[in-house]
Amino acid sequence: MFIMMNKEHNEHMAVSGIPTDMKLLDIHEAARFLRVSEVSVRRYTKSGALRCLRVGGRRERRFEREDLEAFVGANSPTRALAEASKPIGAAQPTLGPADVAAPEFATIEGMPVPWGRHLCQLYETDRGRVQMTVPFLNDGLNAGDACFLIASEPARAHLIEALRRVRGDLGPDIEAGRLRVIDHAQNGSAMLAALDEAFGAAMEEGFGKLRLVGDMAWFLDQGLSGDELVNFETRYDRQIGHSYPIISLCLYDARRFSGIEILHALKSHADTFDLPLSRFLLR
Amino acid sequence: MFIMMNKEHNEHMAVSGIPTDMKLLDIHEAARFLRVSEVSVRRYTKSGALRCLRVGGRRERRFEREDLEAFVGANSPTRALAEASKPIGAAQPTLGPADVAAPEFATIEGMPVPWGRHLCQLYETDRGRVQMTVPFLNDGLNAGDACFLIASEPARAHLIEALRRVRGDLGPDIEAGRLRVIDHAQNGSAMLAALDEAFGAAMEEGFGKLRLVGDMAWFLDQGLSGDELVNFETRYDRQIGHSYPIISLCLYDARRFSGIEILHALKSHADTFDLPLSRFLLR
DNA sequence: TCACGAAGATCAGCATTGATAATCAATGAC
DNA sequence: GTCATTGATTATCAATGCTGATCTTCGTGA
Repeated sequence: MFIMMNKEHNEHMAVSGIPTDMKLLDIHEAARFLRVSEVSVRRYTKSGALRCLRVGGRRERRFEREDLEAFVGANSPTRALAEASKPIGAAQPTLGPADVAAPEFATIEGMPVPWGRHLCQLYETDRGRVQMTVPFLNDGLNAGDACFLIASEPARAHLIEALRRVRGDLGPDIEAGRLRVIDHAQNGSAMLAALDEAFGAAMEEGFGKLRLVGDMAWFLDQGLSGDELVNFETRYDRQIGHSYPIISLCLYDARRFSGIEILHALKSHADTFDLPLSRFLLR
Repeated sequence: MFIMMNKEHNEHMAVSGIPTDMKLLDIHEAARFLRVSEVSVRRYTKSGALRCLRVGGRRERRFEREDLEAFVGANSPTRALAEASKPIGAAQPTLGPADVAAPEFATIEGMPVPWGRHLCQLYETDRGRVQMTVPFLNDGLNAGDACFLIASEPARAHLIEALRRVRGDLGPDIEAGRLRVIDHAQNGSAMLAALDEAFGAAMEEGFGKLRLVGDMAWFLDQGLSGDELVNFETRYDRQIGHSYPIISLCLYDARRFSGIEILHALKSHADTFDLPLSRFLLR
């Protein structure tokens, strides 16, 4: 009683001009916002469906309003990028992110990987670039998944050639829409939109599972900055990577990225840490 | 005086040299920002987990927004290897006396970490350098462990100053041999020998537990190559890091190392992957 | 209709947190 | 200069949130 009064008191008091825009909600307030139990809120964050921050030695959950609103709207994947009017007042009866309902696994080098994961892989030689990705794509093509590939030039030819070598002629796969090479866009936003579009189209064509391999050096080849790359990955992680039945594998050539960029790459692919990370650090 | 010193790296400087965006929050505002009580804010600062400035003869706490934002961590599983550290074999029957003493843990940001681990931590701002290490060393000094520090110059003074700020005068710790600043050697082999010597000496003096914090930029400052660094870390991992009751925390400033070097740093600290890695990727 | 997954409720152990009190010294208003 | 207020420090104690577990209910789809 006293506590609540304490918390809701003076929220809008712009004391001394300090921007109070960063309003964090605790788990109780978040649960009330979503009209679910606190237990469910914990489940959402644990599964990665709902983003949350942590504070203190007890690692209590803190939520930003923006994330809660995004979670409510996460029901319509194809419109994941539309950030127009979102009715936040009346909660929709069935809220449930797509990845919560994906009970199947793909296999990457023997590791079971659930769908809806956004992973990164670091490598430092050309061989490392294809070592994990080619089997991953080959498995997907065999399983009838829609497989997407993004890469700029030396890497693109290298990946395609390596895939062709284990699979033979790729013509049938391409014609059937199982293998799609996506041209990299001019900037991150355009690429996000293109991916959202491509994934939505594949789903409508009846593909139940998607796979993406992206060699992120295309970003550098477009002359884009590291900041823009972080921005792209963060938005992909929040808006797309967990909203489709897709496994996204982002490749980082450690020879081409700086230490800071590698650090940012790791931080924006937290899903990878649920798996044995050492398997994703290739030669 | 604290204030001026701390703002030397701020980009947004007005002509006067005083940063324009320097909005200090008092403890009440900081507590409201984090959605915790003022008592907790005081606890955070006392442990060194949250940086604060002091003003006036009453040493009132003042906070920078950036410090508060850095304190709010990302979501990540909190389970640490309480279970994973157990021997893989079946249930142990009766244990010998040596085994009874074994099951002890240190605590790093709430994570239980067994002794004998060789961990790495990546950071990209000066703030990140001290965020995890200062509480780690402070805990060790409080517990009576022997704490070793290796760093070359800008980092060394920064770490010592940050530790002094939460702990007060370090003279007693140094005189009692609890805190030892080790001069970096000319090359990796000499450093390995020096560390082996220093650890053995501390053990003979009766210290039961050791802690090491090393900012690996000293390697670069010695003009040594990345290959030599890998070699050093690999040998440390094999020969020393697991042979003493020590927790070794190696810091990598992502601003100073290349992508390949960061990749190698990760690969040579596989112990880190047993813990929630995202907690070791700091800002 | 049955099976399945999600949601909700509950239990336990545990460490942190929040509230409160007492003391002390600096601050700010008069 | 006085004097009430504020914040620091230390301490105690109850409440809260986290983790993991089990169990039941509910709605949907096979």
